[in-house]
Amino acid sequence: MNYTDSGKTISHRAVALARGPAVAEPDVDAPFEVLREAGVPVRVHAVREGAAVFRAGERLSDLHLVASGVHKVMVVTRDGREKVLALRLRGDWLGFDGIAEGRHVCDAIAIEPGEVWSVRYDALLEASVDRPEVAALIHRAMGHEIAGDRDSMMALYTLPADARVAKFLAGWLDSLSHRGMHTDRITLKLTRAEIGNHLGMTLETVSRAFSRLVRENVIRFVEGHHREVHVPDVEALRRFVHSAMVPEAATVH
Amino acid sequence: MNYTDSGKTISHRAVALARGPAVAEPDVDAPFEVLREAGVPVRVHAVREGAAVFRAGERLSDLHLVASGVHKVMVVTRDGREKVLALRLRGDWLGFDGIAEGRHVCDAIAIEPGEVWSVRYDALLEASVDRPEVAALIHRAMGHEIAGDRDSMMALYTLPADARVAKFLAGWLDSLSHRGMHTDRITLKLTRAEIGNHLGMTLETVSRAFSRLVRENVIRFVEGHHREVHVPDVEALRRFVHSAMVPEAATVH
DNA sequence: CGCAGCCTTGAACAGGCTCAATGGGTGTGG
DNA sequence: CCACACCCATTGAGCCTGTTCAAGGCTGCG
Repeated sequence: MNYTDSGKTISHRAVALARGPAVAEPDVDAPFEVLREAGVPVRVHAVREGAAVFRAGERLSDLHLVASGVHKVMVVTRDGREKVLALRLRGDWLGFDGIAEGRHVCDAIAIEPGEVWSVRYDALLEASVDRPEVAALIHRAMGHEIAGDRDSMMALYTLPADARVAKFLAGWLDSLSHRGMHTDRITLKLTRAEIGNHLGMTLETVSRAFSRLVRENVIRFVEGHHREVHVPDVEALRRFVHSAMVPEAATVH
Repeated sequence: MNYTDSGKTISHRAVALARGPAVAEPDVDAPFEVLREAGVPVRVHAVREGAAVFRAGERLSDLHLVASGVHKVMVVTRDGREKVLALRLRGDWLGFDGIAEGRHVCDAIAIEPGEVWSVRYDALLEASVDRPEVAALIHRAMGHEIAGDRDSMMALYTLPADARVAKFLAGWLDSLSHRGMHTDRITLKLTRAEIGNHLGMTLETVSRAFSRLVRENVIRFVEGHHREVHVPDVEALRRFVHSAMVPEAATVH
């Protein structure tokens, strides 16, 4: 294990207190409830910034439910290039990539201090037997990951660079609002290079895209900070994405 | 249902005969065995070319195990553009995309006459309870889809056009050999436009990529047919992909 | 035979990449 | 407190890959 502190099994009452922010849509918290009610043994781990929850090549022993923080899922190729595949927040699972082969194929790294609930995969399978809601939970989470990857993929090589960045922001806003967090001012946890890597473009292009979004009054940066984004009108942002999606279909009657 | 003929539940002994080609690696046939041995009720459907196994928006009732034929999984956007997300062959599952929301988000279309084993999703969940191997089967299949999408995604916006086409071919060859089919001469089931769509490029670029691969003696077309590809040396093909993957890392000592 | 799809090839264009210079913010040490 | 270094971000100029537009060829089918 490569967490900061050794996880120990603690009472579910206690971990229930170790929650994230106050207001959130029910389905974000649902997995926590299900695990608690089903009495599945959970170990809570704090993960410090930059630490790995797991790394490619390690045997899959646990699945991890993100309780707080932001985690990036990435692969690194033999020649050292990295690729950020996804960002995961509270309520998302980490580790499904390892189920097929019994071994992880990605790294999961915290990009801010966070906390995960780790559940032994075999314990989860066992619990699934007499707790259908646990089985359903995992299925839905995996299905979600499959369907989600779909349209992020779709977006990625359909949209031009500017719109791709805009969509990234819009998606981030969705994630936050879905978890009951403020969406007017957001703090990017990633450098331009990392964003670019995630979106399949260079850091310069990301920078230019941001500049363009500012010029078009779709976003604004907080005075002097390149990471503090203010989005006055989420709809405007979304419109920006859509306008780029259908280059001239709009002019066709 | 939008198959050609109405599916009817038949004995497992009978469907066992309705197999695909002769020799195949064990894990391709494994899911069929597991379903049969667990006594999960299966309906076998013939799917004619161009027919849909399911379409986006339909309620998820069944998962479908491909017994034969090639199926494309695609999404179509509101404005009518399509995107081919994946191709599925014998042993692959169709329908996981619908688990999260209970509704399919993709279309699954046969691109050649084929056959699927349809299993009610709830029956599968039920069977999972006292048949852990069924649960494991589904988990592994979903995990596989998650991990697989990962690196197809990775490849897609990392590689230049030529290499992308080469990788597509190599992947296709792998799929075939993995299922015990001949790999020296393959028949593309897709038009240049569809391949391009799948790989995120235009049909002209696909065509040029093929021409280049021919010029470099990595592949050859059967006299007068643009769809019959002869691959004399699979390793050469793979080398072509890798050489493009690491543009100058090879020259760095 | 003639038409319709599909494929190939060429030429001009464009979006994003590379290379390169500049600037601001932060942190460290004098 | 200032100076310097380092990292990150911005911006510009030129290039290159893949797109777009356009013309033609091949195959199969009515």
